[in-house]
Amino acid sequence: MRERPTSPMKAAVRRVTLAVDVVVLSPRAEALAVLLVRAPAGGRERWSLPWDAPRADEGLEEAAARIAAAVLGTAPAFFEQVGAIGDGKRHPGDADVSIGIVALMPASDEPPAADAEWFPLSALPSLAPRHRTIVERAATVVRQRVDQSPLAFRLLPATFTLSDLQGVYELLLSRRLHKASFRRALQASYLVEPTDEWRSEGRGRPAQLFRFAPRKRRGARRGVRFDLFSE
Amino acid sequence: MRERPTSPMKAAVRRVTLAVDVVVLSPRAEALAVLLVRAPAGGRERWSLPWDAPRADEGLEEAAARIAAAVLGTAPAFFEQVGAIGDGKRHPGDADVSIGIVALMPASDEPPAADAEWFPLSALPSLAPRHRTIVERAATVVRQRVDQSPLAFRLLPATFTLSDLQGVYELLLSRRLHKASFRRALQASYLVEPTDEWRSEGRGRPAQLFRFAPRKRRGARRGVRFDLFSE
DNA sequence: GACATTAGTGACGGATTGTTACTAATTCGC
DNA sequence: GCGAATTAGTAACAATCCGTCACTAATGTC
Repeated sequence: MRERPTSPMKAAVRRVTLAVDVVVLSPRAEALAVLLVRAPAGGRERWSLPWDAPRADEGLEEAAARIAAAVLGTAPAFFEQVGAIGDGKRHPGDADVSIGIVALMPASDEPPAADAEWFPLSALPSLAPRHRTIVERAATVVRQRVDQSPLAFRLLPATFTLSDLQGVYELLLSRRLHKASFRRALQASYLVEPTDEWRSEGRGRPAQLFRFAPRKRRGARRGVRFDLFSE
Repeated sequence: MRERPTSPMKAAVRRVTLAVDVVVLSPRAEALAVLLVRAPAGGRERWSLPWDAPRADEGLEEAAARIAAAVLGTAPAFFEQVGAIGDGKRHPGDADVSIGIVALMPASDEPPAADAEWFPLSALPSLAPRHRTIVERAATVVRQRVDQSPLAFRLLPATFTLSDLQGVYELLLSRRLHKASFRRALQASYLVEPTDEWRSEGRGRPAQLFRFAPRKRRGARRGVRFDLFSE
């Protein structure tokens, strides 16, 4: 019989340097874009994610909100952790451990701070390895959760057309969706309600504006779906 | 026009104490159970999650494997982060920030270390507030991902009956499933393959043993499902 | 050998969903 | 003014999916 360990919890504290690295995502010119800041001269890369160490009496999401607000002027409304990284990957501030946090916000015409810029996810500049990993994880997390929580609505303003909404889903899922199916599923979900406003977008028929207003669903629990596995 | 900030990244390092807190889950007597260790006398609680500070050249999952192995003798095969907590909640070692990591393992007859014990999730003893939060998050994460990744198979031995598998899903989802539907969906997913062994469990007809052997699926992508939102 | 118990499958009917094809309301070009 | 182009929105058909019921199969118990 194998030896069983005894008294295993001799836990010791160790002080490490910690960073909160923020991935702000927003639709920008028909693509999902991430907010980067110009890195100080002397570093190996010219751009980095906004980041900072959390302050003493501040939660991690709180720190992320502060960090994002420093670049954007206002904080995004939605934050979610995408994972902690503590392996050897290089971080711009040489933090031992990074907490990656993704923030979602609607497209905006407001420009970010002078030394910040939006980059499409598909055309990122060179980033520190840890930042590249965090961006990839953020994109993966958002894409995986998009049909388990109303993430997509965080990328839209308070009112939007159904075509806008479908466009965001197509961005997130990287594939085209069928209009009729999309709307039928949306209808059945009681997630949105129409406003009495319409938007004319130049050519074509004006579209009705909707708002996100989820009603309680009847608990029609479905069976197990084995076909949703990611890999 | 609002003032735009300039040069926002004046990031400063700060040293904090960090803990990796591990939630080992395993089916145990018809319920999902978590592994707890007896806390040293003098603390406010008598039990805690296994935890430690990560070592210098060790990734976070690696630390979790080491911590779990110290209690179990061998490390579970599957680990996944469930989130970092850095707010004021009390931690047994007073760590500033905790990384919560969930580990899954099959039911085992091997007893854990002398000062460790399995507790059903529904009957936990008093835990430090941060540990209680981490256990709740772990359970939530596992239950939410169960139909996006083959988590359930991590709670079973290498070969298992389809009734075993259905039982694990029922544990994770906290509801009964219909046998015929479950098997039809499983069949269509090409996730398991039959072995030529059968297991007789006392009464009733013997059951064929299967193993987890996912084949690549034809990419029949479905539309958006709005009815899977968690809350 | 009747019965209880667990495993496994076939098949019906209703619900869901992919698709096509249509109608509606606007701008643009002439 | 008026048709073409463009975008919004819907109806309806067909195929598939899925919940359910009903059955057969193989074992142990009495």
